Amino acid sequence: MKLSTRTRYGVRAMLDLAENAKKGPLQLKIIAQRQDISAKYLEQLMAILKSAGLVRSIRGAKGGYVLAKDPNQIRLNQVFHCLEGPVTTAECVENEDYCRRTADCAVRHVWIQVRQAIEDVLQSTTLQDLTDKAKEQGMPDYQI
Amino acid sequence: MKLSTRTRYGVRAMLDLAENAKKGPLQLKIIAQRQDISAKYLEQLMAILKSAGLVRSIRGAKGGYVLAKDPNQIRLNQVFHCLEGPVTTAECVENEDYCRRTADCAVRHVWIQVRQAIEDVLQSTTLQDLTDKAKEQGMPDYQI
DNA sequence: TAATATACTACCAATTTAGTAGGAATAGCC
DNA sequence: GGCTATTCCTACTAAATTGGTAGTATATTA
Repeated sequence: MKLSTRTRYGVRAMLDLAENAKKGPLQLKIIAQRQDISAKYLEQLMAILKSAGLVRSIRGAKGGYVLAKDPNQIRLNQVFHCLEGPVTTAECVENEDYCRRTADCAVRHVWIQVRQAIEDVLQSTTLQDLTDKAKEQGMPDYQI
Repeated sequence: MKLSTRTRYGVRAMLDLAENAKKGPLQLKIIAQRQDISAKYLEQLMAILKSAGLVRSIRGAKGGYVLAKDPNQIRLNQVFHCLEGPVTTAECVENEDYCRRTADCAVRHVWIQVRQAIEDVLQSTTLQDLTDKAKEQGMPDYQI
């Protein structure tokens, strides 16, 4: 059970944007450099984040990306879901009809618990929480 | 973020063994049939479970598999780990040296929380818990 | 119009997943 | 001993996923 780089890179990019939320559009190239992510790959991730309504883009010279909402309005589960997809511990968790046993399957119940535990953590954390924490620990902006 | 069939099949096989813990060796073919798993594939999974010390095998006619320990001594995290591998939400969670920021990285902290949440659920559930639950709900043995 | 950005489409190599295939070794039973 | 049932072992493979790269089109500013 592993997180994809999509999600990890995406969260870091979002956090970089959150740090710079008040400084106007931030260019992809800058984020890519600071976060050690291939610019071309990050481009794809930004497209996903954009279509999920989490960032807005400004094209052309002096363009870049900005968060679509306040950092305290963006929860990690949103970022996670659009990049990583749903937390599907098992097919039967998403789809009740997948198996005839779903109604009272003991194993399914565990997978549901696992999913819920993950969601709880992600849902309870906003980008703001993370930038606050970073500041508190005196990290320079680029070290997110 | 998805569970592999390895893990899902493996847990079901283990639970089937737990249900039949007192009836002597259970043959792979029977488990495969009852659980709708390719026998040849399950064979590989049982090899993993065996080398992890979770099941024992008896070769030859009338052979089969039995749990290596009491159902209440086998926790799901053990089964999970040997089949799914460690819960590596991010490389830096396992390996402190992976990134220069690990010491106080806010993102890393979230991934650690996620991992812990998963482990807590799995660690708190034994095979016995699951078979009890199944019985409580009056499921026939084969419907695990 | 030149420079700077994002947007879009297509492609690709490596890895992982979820199996299949075939036979060797072992044990019980007649 | 010989037959049968069963696990054990090794190798192969098709499909999907991952983590990119490449090239071009489009928009914006100066």
